[in-house]
Amino acid sequence: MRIATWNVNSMRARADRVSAWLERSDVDVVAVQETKCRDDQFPASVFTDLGYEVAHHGLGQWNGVALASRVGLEEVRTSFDGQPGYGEPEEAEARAVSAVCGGVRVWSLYVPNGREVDHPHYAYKLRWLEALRAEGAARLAEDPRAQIAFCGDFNVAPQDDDVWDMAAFEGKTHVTEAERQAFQELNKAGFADVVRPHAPGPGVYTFWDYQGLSFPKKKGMRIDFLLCSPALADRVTGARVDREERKGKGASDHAPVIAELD
DNA sequence: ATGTCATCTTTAAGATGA
Repeated sequence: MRIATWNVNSMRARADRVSAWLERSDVDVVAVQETKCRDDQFPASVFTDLGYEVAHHGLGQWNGVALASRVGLEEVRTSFDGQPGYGEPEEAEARAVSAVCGGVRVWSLYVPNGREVDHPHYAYKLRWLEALRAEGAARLAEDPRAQIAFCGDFNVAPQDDDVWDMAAFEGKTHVTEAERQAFQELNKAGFADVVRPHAPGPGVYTFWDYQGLSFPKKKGMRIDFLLCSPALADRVTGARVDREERKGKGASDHAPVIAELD
């Protein structure tokens, strides 16, 4: 089974590229983030025309997540237990969708960006990551051999090698101790980054800002992950970042990340 | 040296978020 995660930065603007990528990538399951549309605007045919079932959760112009599978898509959920909301009053956002695909509970997750460390969005981000850890821990407490994949844009660079220059991130989000701690707590709960062992850094990134020619200058960040429960991580035989997809006109600012399972 | 993109809206160029 081949499983991928990709922040497409607008499904409507990226429809043709997503379709072309699916055709050449031969993935069985893909978790998509930042679809940036409501359910009624979502171009489901991009997936269904190629034989995938697809679930989308979008509430407006921001966020939006989808999950496409050609190995089954059952028991769809559009949030996890205790998933925090945002704003005043607090409202749920479209940042999670999941289903059981080929016996694996796969999540497509778009972790809040955090904006600035003194912004309420940053505290929201930390709450969100902690709630995700609790969800994962609860499922593994029920069944330690559960096959669960937390796939998505985590908006955290867990190690210094995951950004092109730590000095450029002084005082910025994505690299703070609290964010890295929250990510590490997910790891400690049993959810391992299954890509890093097959694509070690430095210099392996999944995101390059559109601004300032970041991609040609190799100024990227590794912030997109496939975090797998122990029983699922055991099945991984290979993984890679498809940085080719970041090239050319009309690319998303994120590259797809792909893992191979037996 | 600088350098983006997508979406929405007062439907033009600006504001916003990333």
